[in-house]
Amino acid sequence: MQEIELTHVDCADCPIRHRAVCARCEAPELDQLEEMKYYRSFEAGQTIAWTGDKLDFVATMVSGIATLSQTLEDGRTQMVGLLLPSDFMGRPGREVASYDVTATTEVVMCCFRRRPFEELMRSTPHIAQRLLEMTLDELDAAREWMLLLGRKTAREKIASLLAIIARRDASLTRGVPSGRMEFDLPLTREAMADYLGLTLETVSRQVSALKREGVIQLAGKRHVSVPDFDRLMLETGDDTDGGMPV
Amino acid sequence: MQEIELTHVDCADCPIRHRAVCARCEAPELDQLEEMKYYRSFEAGQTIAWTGDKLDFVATMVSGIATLSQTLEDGRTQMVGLLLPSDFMGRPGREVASYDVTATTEVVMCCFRRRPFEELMRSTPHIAQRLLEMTLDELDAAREWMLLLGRKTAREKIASLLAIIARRDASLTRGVPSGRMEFDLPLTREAMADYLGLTLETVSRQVSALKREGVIQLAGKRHVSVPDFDRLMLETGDDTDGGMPV
DNA sequence: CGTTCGTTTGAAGTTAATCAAGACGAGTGG
DNA sequence: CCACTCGTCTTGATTAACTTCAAACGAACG
Repeated sequence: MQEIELTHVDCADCPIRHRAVCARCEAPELDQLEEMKYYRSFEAGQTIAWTGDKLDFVATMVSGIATLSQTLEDGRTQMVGLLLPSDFMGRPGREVASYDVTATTEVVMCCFRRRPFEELMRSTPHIAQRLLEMTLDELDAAREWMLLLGRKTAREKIASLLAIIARRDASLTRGVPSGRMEFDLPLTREAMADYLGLTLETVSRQVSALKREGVIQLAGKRHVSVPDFDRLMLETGDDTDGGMPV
Repeated sequence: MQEIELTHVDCADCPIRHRAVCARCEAPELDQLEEMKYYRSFEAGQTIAWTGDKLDFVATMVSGIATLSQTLEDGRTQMVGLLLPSDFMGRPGREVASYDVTATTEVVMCCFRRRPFEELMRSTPHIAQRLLEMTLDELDAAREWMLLLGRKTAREKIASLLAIIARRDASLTRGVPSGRMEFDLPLTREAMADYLGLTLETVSRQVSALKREGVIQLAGKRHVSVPDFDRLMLETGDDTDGGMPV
């Protein structure tokens, strides 16, 4: 696993500090974290961990996108999680990776040595409380995703994925999602298929169909613009009354 | 909502005390919990909460089975969680139900008034730590389920569900799952379909197929016996090397 | 200029959904 | 005891959705 060694960044200057697992930590706790942390980076396409690997660290995503996925005996794979900046990877109390973790883009992670981190979690409640919040949010996202996998049509799945990416993009820059929106797809067609429980051909066909009907426009294969976000939302099959569980 | 009023049970005598959210609580914390708790029971088929309902309590399942489910505009529904004895319902910090919660069998819950419970969580780390563990386990289960929903065939889905129920049943009574096993299905065909992202007709057909081929035997519609658990496992599509993530 | 990777598109094949009867079992009431 | 009903489940025929297999396109790269 070739990696680039990174210079140390002060927690105080960290871009995702207020959203990560360390969000509620004060100066003395941050000092402890500083001591057990180190940065690692991974190239696009590189595997960060295989299921069953022993991991001697847990980590926070600093930049880039990574995926969690599971595979059946015969190679069918399903993505089960998406790691975005500020997301947490690894499980305190478990030494072994439960999923394949893969860098989709170039990724930088802030890693904490497992033992000291677990010790810190026991001694300071802030971290466990924050991690609980983040885990509950992930569980909600996983359940939304289960509805998509179990009950949505291919077209609805694609529309839902586009809406999710558009919404996340908007929350980082502009404000409320509405009207015209533009963004880049951070995933290949195959990765989209693994996310949605489809084949890559079906993904391609449905994207083409949405384009043909004017729900979206494409510039190149990856840049999407949505002329009318509400129109896209209609295609997702979700409740219209905007009842996202926060 | 008609309910039966229940007599108070001491935490010390509680059958699921060592597995629930209060598992790590000591005497003084249990005393605080005693003060904010009350029991409620629900009949089979009764709705415990609708999505969007304001809930002034969180709760631990004492006995029975309940389901969490989500519904699309046009009525397609997907089960997203199963509440078994000792499982926790509700989210600290959220006033509103995110899912429809339905009693499948008769259900008894140990409810905690929301405000005092949240206060207790802030003041004592044991509860948050235990809830974090339980939530991480649920997240693992949800991701296993996503693999099932996204990538398994109807036959594999049915086999997987039967294996899950058989395994849970064994863990409550006997030891390691193997050889001959028997259990009752706690779900109707329709509930199984909502769990697996199938129609009830497909569920019925695949159950019949597994019976026809001798993988399972049926006594009545609900009582299943599995002559050879390993044979059933082969039908699930999962890795054979028994790598369940704990 | 040829190769590779990601993608699109077409034709054929398969799975599971849908539509439609009917069977079974457990009450209920005459 | 029997006829009736209701909910649940099974089975069959047909259809729709998605996958599979196959070919080819185009941009990026050496």
